[in-house]
Amino acid sequence: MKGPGLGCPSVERRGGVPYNRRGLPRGTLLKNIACGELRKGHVGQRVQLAGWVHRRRDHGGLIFIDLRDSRGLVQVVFNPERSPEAHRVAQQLRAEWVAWVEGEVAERPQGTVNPNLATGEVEVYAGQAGVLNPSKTPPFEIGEEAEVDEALRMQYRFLDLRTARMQKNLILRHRVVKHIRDFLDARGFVEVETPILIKSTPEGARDYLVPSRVHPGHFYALPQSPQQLKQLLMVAGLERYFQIARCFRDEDLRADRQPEFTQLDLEMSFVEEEDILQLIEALYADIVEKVVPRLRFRQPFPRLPYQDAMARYGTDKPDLRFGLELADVTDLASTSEFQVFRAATQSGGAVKGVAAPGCAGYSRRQIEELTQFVQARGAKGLITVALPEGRQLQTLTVEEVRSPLARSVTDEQLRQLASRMGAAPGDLLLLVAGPVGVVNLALSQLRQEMGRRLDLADPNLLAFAFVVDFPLFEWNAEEGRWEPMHHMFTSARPHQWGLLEKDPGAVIGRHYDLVCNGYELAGGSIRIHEREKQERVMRLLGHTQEGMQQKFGQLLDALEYGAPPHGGIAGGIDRLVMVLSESAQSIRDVIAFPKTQNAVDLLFGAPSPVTQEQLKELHLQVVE
RNA sequence: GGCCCGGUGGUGUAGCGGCUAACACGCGGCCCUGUCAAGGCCGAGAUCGUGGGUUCGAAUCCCAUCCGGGUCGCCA
Repeated sequence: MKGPGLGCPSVERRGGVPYNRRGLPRGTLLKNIACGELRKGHVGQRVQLAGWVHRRRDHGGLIFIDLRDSRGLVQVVFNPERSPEAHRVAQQLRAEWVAWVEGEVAERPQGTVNPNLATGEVEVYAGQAGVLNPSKTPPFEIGEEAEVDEALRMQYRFLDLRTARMQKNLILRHRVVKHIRDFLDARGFVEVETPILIKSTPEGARDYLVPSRVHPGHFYALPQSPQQLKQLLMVAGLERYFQIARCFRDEDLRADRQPEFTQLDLEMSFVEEEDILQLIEALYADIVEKVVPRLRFRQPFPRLPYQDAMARYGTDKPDLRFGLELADVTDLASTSEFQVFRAATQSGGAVKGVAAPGCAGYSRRQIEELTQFVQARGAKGLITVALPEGRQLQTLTVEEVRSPLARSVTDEQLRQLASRMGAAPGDLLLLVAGPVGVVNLALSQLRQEMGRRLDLADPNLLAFAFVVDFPLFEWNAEEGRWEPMHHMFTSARPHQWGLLEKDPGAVIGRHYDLVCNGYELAGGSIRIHEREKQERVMRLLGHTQEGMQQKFGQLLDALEYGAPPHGGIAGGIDRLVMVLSESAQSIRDVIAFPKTQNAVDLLFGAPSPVTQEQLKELHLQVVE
């Protein structure tokens, strides 16, 4: 990312167009070095700078201007005695005006060096200067400090993106993507573009639809991912494909979900799980080492079976930077007198908990906060047990703990509970009882919350892990049918095909996820490459022969023409860059022009109504 | 669709039944030759998201609604 000439003047040509405006001699380049690149080595050189006025400090006589460009900023000194004309220009300059300066790079006088600036050892004595374009007073300061309302930032995204924070994020994103391309190119992968206008397949997420002008009543869909296309490329014999692909899903937004997002889409032929996992581990490790060396991670990436992840963390994308593992105490709870426990266990639910280290002193108010936290996630309540400090747990009695359980359990049950939860004296046990799904959801997020409160997650650590051995199907109780856990193209383990119709819930899929710090960064699988097996899966999911041919004929037919065994993975670029960024709070911070939670683009005002003519041409009518 | 948080000069906040609506930054003017979030003095700028209601009186209480954010559902 170093410019063409760090250490010597770099020349930025403006397409060779002679620029002649407000005093600049015709044929002269507008700038011949970046503001942010000036160093001691440039002292004595005459330079031409152009950029934005970051700040102006007017001493009446001397005027200091911090001139900023994409590489950083440098202090320019305007001295009314040395160059009265330039000084007169500087008097007009205001924040965010665009200006050019011609002057000499000088070492700063003793005692005026600014160690906080990369260019802080030098300054530029302005000889000539001019205004390239004035600016209205911006709606918020580019110099940051205060956090600006995000809606305002979005409305003026072109100003928001001027901040060093956002430019860093965009540059980081560029570095990551460039690195991915180089890495995969070096390993024989071919980047292939796939269409944005494809066929709607109402599986998984809701499609964005595009009406056809030529075919009344017919619609294209924007791809939720290039899944089928990349499988067809495998049938086509590409063997190693990737794409930095834009994907679209018309579902509700989150901090880590936008309606359009970017995936590293990748597929290989003649591979098994291990080939993909090793490639991905090498790729992600390489990205972090080369692009963000400040961050640490452990290798090899641990493999975590899905069942273990759910049992120990209550989620399939745990933050592994800290422990605080969940303990299942359903069996202990079922023997207690405590009504909440009895009710939960007798109705087939679970009781699980986490021991919060050193939190026995939590106030009533703090416990109430945590209770509301789990209630907001569907739990009925939170049962706490405060274990006294400096007391052997093996001889603990119920009189010594602060807990709603105290009256309903025996000393022995209490000791077993503490021991099972790996608790230490001074810990606060946090327990949730109820249906397994609710318990896991509430506790996985409570665990994350406690990690945050206790500052357990090292911000400089990336805890990568592969989650493996996912069930192939999930039972949808509401709809009364099986659904694919990932998608219907995922293959079952070779020896489990016999189970498919007999016991679908027991079939383990050849699916894997890459998780990191509580985010799912990538997910993929070994695919089904035989028509017969693909049809069996589709049938199980409730598709008729005609239905599957109509929706998936293109893939099914292709599988009959020598489809090689293949598999791949898709990784979220937005999430990856967010995790790698020092400042990003959401993926909106690593997307140049993101949308709001209502899927609105506040800068352009999209979506918007269109004219009657446009609608008519598309054979559309708006009904309320 | 549900729940939670927020909306007060340009920006960020304070005010939570009675105020000429406060402070900082920014903005404008004047002074100022070594600052770097420059400094000093002066000044302009808000009918408190919108609409109803309660009250003698509403930024403040109630209801509705819009917008932004978080989250559950949804979505991998």
